[in-house]
Parts: sequence; C-alpha cells; structure tokens
Amino acid sequence: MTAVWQCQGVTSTSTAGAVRQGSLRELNLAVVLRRIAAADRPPSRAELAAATGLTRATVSAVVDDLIAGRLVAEADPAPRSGAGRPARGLVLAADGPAGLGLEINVDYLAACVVDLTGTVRHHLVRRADLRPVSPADALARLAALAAEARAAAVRDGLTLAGAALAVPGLVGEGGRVRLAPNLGWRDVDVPALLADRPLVEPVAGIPPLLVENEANLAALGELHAGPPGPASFLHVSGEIGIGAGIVLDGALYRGARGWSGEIGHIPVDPRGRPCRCGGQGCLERYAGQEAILAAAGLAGADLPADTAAARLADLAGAGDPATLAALADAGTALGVAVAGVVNLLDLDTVVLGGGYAPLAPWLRPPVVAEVSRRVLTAAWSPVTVRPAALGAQSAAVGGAASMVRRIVDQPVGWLARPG
Amino acid sequence: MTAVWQCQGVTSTSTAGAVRQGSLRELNLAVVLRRIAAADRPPSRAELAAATGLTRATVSAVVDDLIAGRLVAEADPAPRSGAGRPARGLVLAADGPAGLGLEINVDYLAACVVDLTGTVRHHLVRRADLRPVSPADALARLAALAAEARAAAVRDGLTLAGAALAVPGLVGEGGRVRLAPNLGWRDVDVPALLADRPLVEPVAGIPPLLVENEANLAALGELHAGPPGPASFLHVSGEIGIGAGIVLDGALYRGARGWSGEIGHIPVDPRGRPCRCGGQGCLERYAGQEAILAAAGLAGADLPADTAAARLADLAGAGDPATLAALADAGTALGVAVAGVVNLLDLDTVVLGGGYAPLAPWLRPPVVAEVSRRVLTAAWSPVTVRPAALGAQSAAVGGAASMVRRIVDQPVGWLARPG
DNA sequence: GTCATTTAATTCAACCGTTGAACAAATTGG
DNA sequence: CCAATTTGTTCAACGGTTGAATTAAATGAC
Repeated sequence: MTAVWQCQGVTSTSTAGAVRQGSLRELNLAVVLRRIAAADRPPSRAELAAATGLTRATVSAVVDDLIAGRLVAEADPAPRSGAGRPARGLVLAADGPAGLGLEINVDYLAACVVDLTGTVRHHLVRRADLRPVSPADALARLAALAAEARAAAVRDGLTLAGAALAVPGLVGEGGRVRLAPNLGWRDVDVPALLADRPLVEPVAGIPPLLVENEANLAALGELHAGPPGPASFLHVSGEIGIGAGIVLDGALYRGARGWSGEIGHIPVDPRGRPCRCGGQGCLERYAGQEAILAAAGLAGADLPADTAAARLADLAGAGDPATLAALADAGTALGVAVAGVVNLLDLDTVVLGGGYAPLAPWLRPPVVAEVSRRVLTAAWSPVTVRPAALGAQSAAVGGAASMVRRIVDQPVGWLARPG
Repeated sequence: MTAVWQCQGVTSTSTAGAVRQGSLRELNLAVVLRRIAAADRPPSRAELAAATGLTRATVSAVVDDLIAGRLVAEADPAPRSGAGRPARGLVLAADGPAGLGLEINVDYLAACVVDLTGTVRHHLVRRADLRPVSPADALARLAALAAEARAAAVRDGLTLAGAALAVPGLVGEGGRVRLAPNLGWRDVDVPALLADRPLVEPVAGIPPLLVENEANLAALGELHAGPPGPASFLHVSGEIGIGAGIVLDGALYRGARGWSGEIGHIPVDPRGRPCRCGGQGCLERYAGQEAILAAAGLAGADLPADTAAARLADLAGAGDPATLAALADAGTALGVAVAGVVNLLDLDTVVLGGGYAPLAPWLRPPVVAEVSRRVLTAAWSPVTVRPAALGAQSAAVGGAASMVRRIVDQPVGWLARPG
C-alpha cells in the first residue's frame, strides 16, 4: 500500500528493490535505528545484535555511524547484577534532526516541532479567521509562524529536516490542494506558493514539504503516539464533513489518488436527506457538525469548527436535552457507518478525533452500541472505541512525527549531510 | 499490511529486516526473477541490469543461478537490426515449480495446477453435495482429487511447491476454519485433518498448505490475471452472504484477524429488514442470493449457489419481469454499499465475481448508476465496474497463482532444494 | 569476403561490508 | 586477588558486487 511518505515530493532514485553493495550498510543503519526507536528501554549493542541477527562487530560499526551522525546517543550504563561488563544503553538523540508540523485550518494556524524521540519541543498556534484570506496570504502567514518555530528549534540545537502541512481538504499529486471547501480553496499549488520560503534544511530522501489531508495526519499522530508495531485503526473526525484516517498495519492508507477516508458519504439512510455530493442519506447529513448543531437548535450560529465542538460539549455537559438528543442521534448514525467499516476492514479500534474528540463522552455510547450490535465478530473480539490520545492540533503533531519517522526509516540521507 | 502469504503457516526465520551478507544474493535473485515475471516481453541480461541498477556481471551471475534452478529459461535471441551481439531473452520456466489451488464449496470440489508463467495446466472439478458430508470426509475426497492433479503435474515435469485451499467462510489462525455456515462447518482444523496426506513437495519458506477465504483467493486470482503493478480493487461475490476481497496496492488486505471483506453487513437501510448478524438493513438482506431469489419468486427452491446464479441468469435473459426487477433492486442496494466503500478506500475498480459474475449484465447498470451518483470523485475519475476476468472456480486459480507468486518473490527456498 | 562498429555477455582483480573468532575491558562474587 | 562472565572492539577472511577489460556475435559498409 502507498504509505504517506511516498505520496508526493522527492522520489528516491530507487533501483527497483535491488540490493547493491552500498545498500547493505544503508539498510542496516535503518534496521538498527528502528530497533532503538522501538525499544521500551535503551538497548545495548549486544542486545541489538541478538535482536537483528547481525554480529556484534557489525552492530558496533553501525552504531558508531549513528552516534557520529547525531541520531543516537549513549546512555550511562545501568548497574548490573552478576558478573560481566556493564552494557551501554543507546537512545535516540534529542538534539539531532526534528520534524516541523504545520496546519492551516478555518480559524487557526499551527506550527510544531517534534524531535527524534517523539517529544513535542515547540507548539505555536495563531488564531485567525482564514476564510476571507487568499491562499497566498494564508501561506505567507504560515511561513512566518514556521520561521518562528524554526528559530526556536535552532536555539535548542535541533535541525529541522522535513515539514508536513495539514490542510482540511483533498490533496492531489505534488501537494496541490484540489479542494478545501471550508477554506474556500480550489486547486491551490501550495509547494509553489511556498517555494521561495525554505522552511527546513535540505536532506536527501526527505521531501522539504509534504502536504496532506488533516484527517490523515491526525491518524498518523495517533499511530506514532501509540505503542510500536503494526496497528490498524480508523480515526474519525467530524467537522462540516466527516473524514477518516485509515491506518492499516502500521501505515496510513491513502488510496489510489490520495482521497481515501471519505466516510461522510457512506449512506446511513438511502432515502434520507439530500447531500451535497449528489447522493442522499449520507452520514455527514446526520453526524456532521452542521447536522448536530441544527438538531441542537444552533443552526446558523456560524461558529468556527472547534468553537462549535466546544460549545456543543458545554451544552451537553450542562445537560441540555436538545444537545444530548442531537449527539445521541449523531452517535447512532456514526455507529451504523463505523460498524460497516469495521466489518469491511476487520479493524479492532476506532478513534474519535478532530471535532469528535471533545464530544467523545456523548458520542461513544451510541457508537459502541451500534458496533456491538452490527459487527459480526464483536462478541468474540470487542472493538475499542476511544477518544484521540493527542489533543488539539493533532494533525500538526502527526505531520511532524511522520517527518521524523522518515529519518528513522531512512537515515542515510541525514548521515550524508556535511558537518 | 499483512499480505495473504503472511497470515499463517511457516514463518520465515526473519532477522527483523537486517541485511546479512547472504541476504544480498537472496534479495537480488528475487528482484531479477520478479522483473522477468513482470516483463511484457523476454528481457535480456543487459536490460535487467539497466532496470535494476545492478551491474551486468551481477545480473549474469544471478541469472546463472536462476537457470540452474529451473526457474528461468533462455529464449532464442530475437533478430536484431543494426550491429551488435543479439540478446538472449529470458522467460519464466514452464517446467519448474507450480502451485496447487484447491477449493471446497457447497456443491463441488476443485483442484487446479498453475505454473510459474501463470498458465492453468490442469483444472479438475468434481460435483458433489458436500453439506451432509463431515469435514473429515470432504477433506479426504479433496485430497484424492489433489493427488490426481499432482500426478498430472508430475507427468508434465512440474513440481508442486505449495497448495492453497479456498473455503466459503472465516479462516483464523493456523488455517482453522472458524465458521463456514454454508458447509455447516465450525472450528475445523483443516491442516490437522490433511496432515497425513502431503499434497505438495516441501519447499523452505513456502507453507505446505494455506487455507483462505474464497473471496480473498478469488480477488488474488483477479489480481494475478491483471497487468503487473500495484492494483487496487474491490472484488465482490454474492452467495447467501456477500463477501469482498479487498486488494490494496497489489496485495490482499486481510485485516487484523483475517476477517476483512464483510461487505454484506454494511447497512443500506438502518431501519430495514432484520439480519442474522443482529443488525438490520444489511446489504445481504437486499442483494444476497436468498434475497434475490425471494424477490424473483424463487424462495425455497433450495438451489446450490452457482446453480441458483445460473437459473437467475437464464430467467433474466428470458426477460422475466420479476427476476429483472429483483436484480435491479439488488444492484441498487449493492451500488449504495459499494459507493460507500469506494469513497472510503478511494478505489477505482469494482469487480463483480463469484455468484455475481453471471449476473453482471443486470447488476452492473444500477451499480454504476449509484456509484456515479454517490462517489465524490466519480465525475473526475470514473470508477470501473466490471465482471470478473476469471471464470469458474477463480478461487482455486487465485490460490494456485498466489503460491506460485511466493516462489517468485522468495526463490531461495526453491533453489536450496536438492537436485 | 573482409573488417570496422556496435551491443551483449563473460571474466577478473579490487573493493565494501559482514563475519566468526580472538582479544580487551569492566564488572561481580567467591 | 582472581576466576568467571558479559560487553565491546579488533582482525583476517569471506561473499558478493563492482568497474573495467575481454570475448562473443551480430550488422553493414566497402
């Protein structure tokens, strides 16, 4: 399947999978680094040799390269029991490369910096209504925010090695935003508009800018925040539309053209309300934010997305009957659609993110009820429905984390840099 | 994502992705063989070197190993225009390993042999009503049929190097058939019941028997019958239940427990007809074979699956109004569900297979209508809805083809065999 | 018919990076 | 104090790729 980091930007000059002499060391650098990243406590060279099947001599040489390249650092040896030379633990370096996550949404801009260890080192948010703003202006403001984040990273001794931009819409080939209805954007060539503002240092094999749908990057954020290993889950976020990030076996599934995740147009009532897609009875007409607001008696309030969600959460928390009923109905419709997806894709986890995260306490019970009822295997193997682990702007964090992940998965580009 | 060949059986003693000295040649054998398999005309060593990035010396050595191992053969050099040494084309050997595809269904057993080139060399079908038969007896009969196919393969100079068994149900860990309602099977340990009947020659890295859901193997059959390269599509087959094989980027997607593809329980009318899954309004109640038969006035006819499909096709071909209306309604319901899946997974092809293949002329128009109406991107990027390319017993052919694919993807196991 | 030219395939010494074994370092525990 | 144990480093050897040289097999000009 096409993973997010293959969708666009710099394509590696692949030799079609052939393993050349130089590939040996390249691949083993990645294998060892990945092991260090995934370990739940700092592994030693001997442990890495046992885990990978390489000899201690080879692991020692590979680790030397990783330390020299500031991707790995040695921890103090832990006291041991029994005879034997104490082992030096190895950890990801906290002062090497970092990823830059950016987000443009209807009412805010965000920039965050995530280091190799996954730690969010800086997170800058600017409130602004971006709907009346042209794409060029919006991106200019974003670049300014990115420059602030970059300066803060440099002060920390970090080097920004890749940027990801989350947008609320469909992203096509080459990072072009085909359609972002909430921003009023259509066919915006984002990389071209940012071309004269370098955001990060150039690193071979890492695209300088990755543009991706926000639901997809939020899902990546949840993936990277979770335990290591191949996870599969559906990350659902509800704004006007309802988007899903689909993570299968530890990788984001984007689809043939990068337009996967349109859960909002799964019909939950084939003869129901007409939808803007041309169909009728689509999920977003029942569980989209506009639908919930209308059912709660808040139609026409013209609230930005996360303000609307907060408002609904406040009302629900206060026990407003109309809001509670609206959320229950929305949860039921969402549950019907989600159950179909779980049956289809054999998933065991559903994450309520984005605009749904603050509403999760009220959405979750009816979703769980429909899922338990409709998923064939639910009796044997329950499906977990949980709110997102990441908080606000999880798309920006997810984006930064996925850029950092590319360094871990393919360290030679970084190691080849001068200095 | 977990590809079909990773689901069960022998697990390779992987060194967690580390590339050892011996891995170089192993991987390059696979790369070169894959290139030869994918080429649309026999490539030369020089062309393989250009395509893979390896030197001509290396390709020559690798090809020597593949020829010696009977995986590759040289074609006569084509006449060339202009000066220069004529190139020797290379092809997959038609007298080396082959895959054995088996199928148990309600009213027949099948065994087929597919060679490295993808050619079906033998295809044996036995009609029998297997519902009153115990699993042990059914598998004994299948083993006898497999032995016939094996004898025929041996006469051709082929060596059966792996078997795949298609069953109409859910398959769990280790090839255990958890549930096959149409056969009346529950928790049948198929590999154990066949353990004392070796079906194929042992080859390192290839499980002797792979048990898989029939929809999944049929989808693999369509995948391998299509052009090389990462295809994505939904293969839908309708018997009593409705199953889907989901192929994403050239690999079958099985899901966390191997139970993906349950499209039959996507609700198309959430307040509609009660379903045996506990939900209501599920697709199979509208487009499953029983539903179509009932709507056509054939309820209770107690026909086997493919006979029922043939009967419906006959009636529709004769213009029977009730049958035509039933198929139109079923097509509409199927279209609603399929449109949701296409939106969710961003697919561009839907294949009507299994019991739907003979009914495709009548099911396709309403499916196309709903898909065109409900898929967001249909105006820009039309979705292809087509009948399955493979004919009868596509699951057996798909199974055999996927075993052969494993040899191509990992030839060292075969090459290490004595002789 | 001969030979220059061109392209494919093979051979070869050199190199890269892994390898198994030997050795050095750093402890614990008797 | 020293044997035993475990980790980390060093080393000559090896497997397999490599770039260049050589051989093979044609075409086409003369």
